[in-house]
Amino acid sequence: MPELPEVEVVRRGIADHAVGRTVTSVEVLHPRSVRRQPGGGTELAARLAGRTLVAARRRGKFLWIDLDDDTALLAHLGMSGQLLVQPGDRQDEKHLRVRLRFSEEGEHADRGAELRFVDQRTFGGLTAVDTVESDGERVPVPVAHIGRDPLDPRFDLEAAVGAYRRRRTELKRALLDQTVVSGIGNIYADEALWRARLHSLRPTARLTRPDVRNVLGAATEVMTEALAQGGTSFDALYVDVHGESGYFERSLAVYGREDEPCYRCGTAIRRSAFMNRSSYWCPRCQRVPRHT
DNA sequence: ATATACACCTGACCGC
DNA sequence: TGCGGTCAGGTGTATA
Repeated sequence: MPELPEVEVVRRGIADHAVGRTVTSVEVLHPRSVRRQPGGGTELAARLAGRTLVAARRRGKFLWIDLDDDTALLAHLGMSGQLLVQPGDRQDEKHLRVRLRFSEEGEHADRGAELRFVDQRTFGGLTAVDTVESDGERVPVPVAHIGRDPLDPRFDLEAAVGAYRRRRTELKRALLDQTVVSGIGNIYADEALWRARLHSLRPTARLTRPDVRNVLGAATEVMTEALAQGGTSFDALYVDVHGESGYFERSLAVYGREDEPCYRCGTAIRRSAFMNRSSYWCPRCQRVPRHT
């Protein structure tokens, strides 16, 4: 599942239904889902066996589970990944890629449940990794280059504003760059740009500080609202750990609304090609910059 | 250091 | 029915 709100929904599910459990076995059904693991599935299993899941954490779209030996199980959902907590006797999903089973000693509400990584397109994956101190916090090594996201209590808005204005790129490209501010993907970038009335092609270097504050504030706002509704789901691909969809799709103002009226001015929403995908925007509220 | 192009996958949908 | 093309919420790597 893609952007920050959807990943946070999953993180909470892991925290509620998997943390505290001890891994007894790891079954890898598709090697591509563990391609980032040196040593592959064998090494993943070796690093997880006997480990207890200590905490579920997230930065942007990266999700990880701290283990009791200062390492972590890192998950990225890519375009189509799901982490599900399922009863062990539930039939395997068509795109089940990795299964974790747990010890049944002690008392817990999810007795018999297993953690399943399901991923149709296999852009996502699981990796057992070491952690590193980064900016006063221990994070998985592959997450060290990812910027804090706007829902992080230690997110520094003014630093992000400065970093954006120092970039020589276009605004939407900057929003999608996970190294400065993380968590924003194609949907919430378009929604934030519409709320801030800024065009995706505006050169970041020529934006005012208030412009950048506005668009980052809008991104924070729209992702917070989406999270409160369980995230955005167009279909059964983006679900929580129990396979349930969120409801934010009905709140999207521009994404997926080509030719439909802008909720502010009634002008037909446009769709343009952008980085092998699409941008949705209101041609009246979001003026195209003259020079691009 | 920074910006772009492309690669990596499966499945749904559309026009022919 | 089938075929080819297009599109989908992302990131890593190679190249300029």
